[in-house]
Amino acid sequence: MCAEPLHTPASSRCRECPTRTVCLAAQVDDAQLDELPELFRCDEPLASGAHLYHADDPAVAQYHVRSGMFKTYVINAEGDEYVTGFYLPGDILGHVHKQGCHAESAVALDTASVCALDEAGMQGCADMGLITPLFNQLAANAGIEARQQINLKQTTAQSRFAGFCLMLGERLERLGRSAALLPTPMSRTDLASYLGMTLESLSRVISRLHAARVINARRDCIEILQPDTLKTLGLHVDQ
Amino acid sequence: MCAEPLHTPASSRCRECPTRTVCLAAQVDDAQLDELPELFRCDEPLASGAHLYHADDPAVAQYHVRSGMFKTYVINAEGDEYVTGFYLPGDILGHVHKQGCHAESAVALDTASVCALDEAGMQGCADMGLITPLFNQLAANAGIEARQQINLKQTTAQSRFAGFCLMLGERLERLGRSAALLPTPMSRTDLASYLGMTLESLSRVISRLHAARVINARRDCIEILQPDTLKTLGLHVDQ
DNA sequence: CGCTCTCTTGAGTCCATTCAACTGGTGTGG
DNA sequence: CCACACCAGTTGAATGGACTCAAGAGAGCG
Repeated sequence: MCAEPLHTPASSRCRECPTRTVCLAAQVDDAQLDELPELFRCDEPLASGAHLYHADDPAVAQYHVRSGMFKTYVINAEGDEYVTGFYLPGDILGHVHKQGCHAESAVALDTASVCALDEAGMQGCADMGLITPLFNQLAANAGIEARQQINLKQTTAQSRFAGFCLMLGERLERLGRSAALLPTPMSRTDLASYLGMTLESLSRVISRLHAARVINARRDCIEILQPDTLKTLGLHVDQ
Repeated sequence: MCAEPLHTPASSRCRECPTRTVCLAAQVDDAQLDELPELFRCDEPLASGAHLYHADDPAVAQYHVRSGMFKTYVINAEGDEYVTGFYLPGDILGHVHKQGCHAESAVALDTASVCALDEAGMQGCADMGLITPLFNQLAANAGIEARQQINLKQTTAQSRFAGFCLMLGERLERLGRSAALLPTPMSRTDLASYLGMTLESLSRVISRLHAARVINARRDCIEILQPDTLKTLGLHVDQ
């Protein structure tokens, strides 16, 4: 289970790309669909563990995830790592920067690929009248982060984990996948950092919910057995 | 103390606006400065407590704060209110939405005004070659939210509060104000919600730091007396 | 003066953290 | 093939901090 990847690394032709239903292409006229690849640089897939960019690198583009999963993280002066996001196909990476440099690092959690939109590409989008679709994509992206911010305010570790499962499920559903079968290519340490808890707390929560048959947890996959129970534990923020 | 407002509600002429150093105008050629007001709708100031928009309202524009302070919040199905952000001059509001509707509500915390950028205005920006400056503004905005997300992961209430003070101070400094004199027009309840703690916990933290002479707290103003002490308590995330 | 609202302070409970030990899987080298 | 180290993750016990419920203080206003 959980074997199928998050879309196959597709060709550079939008029409053949399984991610077209959730990325900018979904908001574009059919006639314009063939012009999109001219605006984006469709990079080769990255191997698991490969960095898309590092913090403090000059931000030359924003990256629209085409396949796979990424995580973003920052490391502060004390050396603590904070995982700030997990990104699925259709999500946008590299949209947070400061003084022209990336504020965080982005790394592939499995084989993953992006479409890069640089300054010229953005201007090209604007010239094609795609400025609103582009902002809509960013707005949807910001919505994910806003919900995560609220989820982090939940007091119990169990509630934050339940909220994570539900939100990831919704995002997967939008990709045409099951909301009950969550791929978790990130380590427990990463997930705990993302959820603002210790590795031990996360492990305890997962063990408890597994024992109660609410979820079925494996190393790189979490199966939701009782979504309704999870909903009573987790946060409700619409959409 | 803390009497001076966050910029005076300025005229619609960018040259005369005190916020021009931190908003889109800061990234624009001098020659283009006079054209900006044609792209933005410069609304009249809102009174304290007035809503700029409500959640689920159609999102017809993004709003660049010209003066004053706003808060954004969401209310979930259970009726719990979550304060998601405080916005100062130069910050952007309304950039988070879903299916064409605002995901949160925005309300003025004092007399406050915005410049509204609708779809036509965005296209106008694009036609003037201002698409990169516009994205840069959004990227800086996203940076504030990213840092807040990390701040929320700090385990102790005191650390989160210290991080809040330091970050707000930095933002004020960029506005040409003192980093040590924080206007807090929001209620303690709002601030506690923003920081992911209860009203009582916030009150205790403030009392403790006040008693230790680290800060001087009043109802609508917090004075930082020992910034170095605060830095040892709070989070360090560069920029 | 008394009302209301916001904020503060107090006491007890619960939960996440910390530190520590242990398990299980993977890979390496003898 | 086995022994071993190593890493990720799990489980246990004790501490401490935030939450809850409750009462009290202070300010603003009619």
